[in-house]
Amino acid sequence: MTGPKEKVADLPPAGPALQLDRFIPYRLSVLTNTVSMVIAGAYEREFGLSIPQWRVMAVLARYPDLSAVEVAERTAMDKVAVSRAIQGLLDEKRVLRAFDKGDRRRSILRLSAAGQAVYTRVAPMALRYEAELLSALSPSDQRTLDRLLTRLMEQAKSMQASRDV
Amino acid sequence: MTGPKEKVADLPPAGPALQLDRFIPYRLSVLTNTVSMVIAGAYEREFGLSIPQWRVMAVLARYPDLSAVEVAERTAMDKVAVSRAIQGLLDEKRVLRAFDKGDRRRSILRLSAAGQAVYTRVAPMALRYEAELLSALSPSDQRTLDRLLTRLMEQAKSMQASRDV
DNA sequence: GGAATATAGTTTCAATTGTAACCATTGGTT
DNA sequence: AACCAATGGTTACAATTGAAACTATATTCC
Repeated sequence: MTGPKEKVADLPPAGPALQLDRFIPYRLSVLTNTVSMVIAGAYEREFGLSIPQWRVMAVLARYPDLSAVEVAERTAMDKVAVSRAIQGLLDEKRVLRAFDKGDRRRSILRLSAAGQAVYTRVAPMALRYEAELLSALSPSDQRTLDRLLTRLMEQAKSMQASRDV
Repeated sequence: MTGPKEKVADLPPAGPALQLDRFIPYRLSVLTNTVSMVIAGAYEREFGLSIPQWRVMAVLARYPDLSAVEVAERTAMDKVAVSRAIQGLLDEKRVLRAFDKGDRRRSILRLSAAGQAVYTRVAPMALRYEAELLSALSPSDQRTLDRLLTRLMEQAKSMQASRDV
């Protein structure tokens, strides 16, 4: 009797159970990359805009006169990425920068007229891409997606936080 | 009468309607980055493994004796990324490489015993991270997520295809 | 008032990644 | 057989990104 029926150390043979194309983090990554490439290509082609630059413009359109760190908070970018994006936008005169009178380290950023003009053209394009992506889902599934993303983001943040204690 | 009721060119004033933190591509990107950082940090810390290397190992564990291009197809990586990942895995002797007799360009890749040993430890860890992430969702929501990701991925691919006609 | 400490933002340098060019080999065509 | 296009894979170079160091200003606290 070579195969005892009760539990002994019959370890599974080096481990299926993990199939990459069923693995959620992998699928998220591939989906995000695909979507980003499509959209980034369009921004770049049409407006010479990188994704970081687009993000900065999007928050400044809605919240003028933020400082760079405030932009960083609202875009989930680190301050170096924000600094570089802003540098590019300043070069192209799409953003105006002043400095706070009371605290001369703080910058005060807003879209220039040219920046506004660009933004009014990029934003609808962005929304069209989003709509096209979501058109694969029913309205009800779209609401569900929204909810799931919120929950997953919360959970991911908590996993991150528990890591770097 | 300054505001005619019928349609004239009353364009919306430079465009809210887009709020970055409600924009699905942005949210996908932030979620993916957060998840990837948590997991990549663990792989690196515990096994000195990059995400591309982990992906290559995952497919070789399941499908031994693939060539590099076949690995690339199954990991959604381009062939340069695969080449580099394999180079690293060869250096650490976690992967063995032979060459096809009939076609001497084709490599034949498989995990070494050491590679298998690493894999049997990484895979459960990966699954634990996935489970922890998904634990924020009910089982029913988990199934829904699976379905939504599949649909969205299909749609994203079709958007990509229609771009580079 | 003057150290020490913290914050805003930029610069620098190294590591990662993407694109294109590049061998080597194979398959097809004449 | 000799050429030419296609394929597998690597190399080289440029662009992007990340981490740490740095400058300048502001704040704290003795």
